[in-house]
Amino acid sequence: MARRQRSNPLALAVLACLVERPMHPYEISTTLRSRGKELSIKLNYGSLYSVVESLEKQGLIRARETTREGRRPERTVYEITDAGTIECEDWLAELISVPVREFTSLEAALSLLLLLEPNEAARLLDERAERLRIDQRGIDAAHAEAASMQLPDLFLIESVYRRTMLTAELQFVTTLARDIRSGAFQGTDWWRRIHELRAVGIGFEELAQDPVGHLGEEAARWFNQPQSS
Amino acid sequence: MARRQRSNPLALAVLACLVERPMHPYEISTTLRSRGKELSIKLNYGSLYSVVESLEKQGLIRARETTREGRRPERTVYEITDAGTIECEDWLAELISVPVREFTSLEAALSLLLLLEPNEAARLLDERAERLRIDQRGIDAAHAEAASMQLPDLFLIESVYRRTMLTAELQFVTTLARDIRSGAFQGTDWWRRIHELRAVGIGFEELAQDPVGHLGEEAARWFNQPQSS
DNA sequence: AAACTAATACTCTGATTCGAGTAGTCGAAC
DNA sequence: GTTCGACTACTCGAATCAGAGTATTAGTTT
Repeated sequence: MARRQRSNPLALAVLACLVERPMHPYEISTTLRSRGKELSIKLNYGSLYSVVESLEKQGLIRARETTREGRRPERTVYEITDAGTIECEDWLAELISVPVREFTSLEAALSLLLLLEPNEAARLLDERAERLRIDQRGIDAAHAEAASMQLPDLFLIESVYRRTMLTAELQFVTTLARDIRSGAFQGTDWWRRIHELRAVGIGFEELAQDPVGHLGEEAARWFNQPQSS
Repeated sequence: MARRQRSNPLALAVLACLVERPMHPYEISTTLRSRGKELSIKLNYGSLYSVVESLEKQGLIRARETTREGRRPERTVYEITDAGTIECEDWLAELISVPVREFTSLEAALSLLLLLEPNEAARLLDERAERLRIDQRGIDAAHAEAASMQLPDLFLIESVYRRTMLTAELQFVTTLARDIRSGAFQGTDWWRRIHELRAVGIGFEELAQDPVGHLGEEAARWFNQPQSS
């Protein structure tokens, strides 16, 4: 059998549902939704049906029966196979135990930060911070409600995780904005200088070709310097 | 013109390169690589060429010339348009200022943690922690090297961000593992009980149908309880 | 009782993404 | 002198994804 490629976590969620009992795809989607899983696992119909099809092809689930009520569309009920049960636990264990490198959009943006003028960058970071605080409050409100219902921690764990990461990002973003403005961020001087020159019509190209002339001795070392993770 | 959908950050990186000077796609890829951007922005050839094509269709870049040396494949050199320059700054500003919800695989896994036996879960979390520590040390080594070359902070900022998030995740993961084992994690008792019952052949299905009988009064409230973000 | 709304249960199509594959060039080593 | 691997510069197809669209029915309003 072709090796699973374990890309879309939605497939894992499907297996997890079918471990409980056989269901048809639409029922899987409503189940996931009612349990709030769609907040942690991206769920959309297009993917759901193709993921189910692919799981069946791999022998991890099998169609059990096809029913239809009246003239509604057919519903195919799927059940998990033994291979599927194993795959489910195995996959989950892997997701927990080995971190995968995820490319976030903020990281991408930060790596191109040079393109923005420093004060502008600081302003945008403040904006982000404000939005992050709003998200944080949203989670806190949800947690307060959950606490009042005495839900066990296990049901909130993914949300606690999100809250942790949100807080760390907020901390990073506010510190960065502050340091850019205060100059504590090392090299802000020539970053600012680059944008002053650009405002007078000197482009990146010229800067890269003659960093010494425009930015001074040190700058030469930085251009096209290979960077590290 | 059709509204940009700003999905793949690689397109932004392409624009950012072309702001500097006209290049052909392969040159863009080597430039990004030599500057270490491919550590923050996923880069693969297939995507690069389709992204370039799409940017051209949208009028954000234009083909300047097509050259060929000997019998090598053609190289098409692209340059950025005015619309492209604007889009580049605008997009970057958006990425910085508005956080987007990203679905991480750990979050997905945590939302299904119930499926693993608690001690097993704790063990897997420890494994992850160890791997995260290794990643952390890798970043630290890279930073030490960068410091010895006196690279300005701006060139390391995305890596500092990664390090921040890594640390937060590590903190979360170790705490969680500890709390599961100590029982500080509220509800570990019935989580453990569920798996004891399963080991004796009582499946999730039966539990969900008669939570009171198997797990006691309180458990009834939790099943199929809608959850919050 | 007709119309409207919400929910059920998919289906389809176009776009995107991935990564392996290809085909030529160059320099160095054997 | 040729073989080898590394680099250059893409191309292609298969898989995946997204999300709008469709068709039916149950319930609710007017």
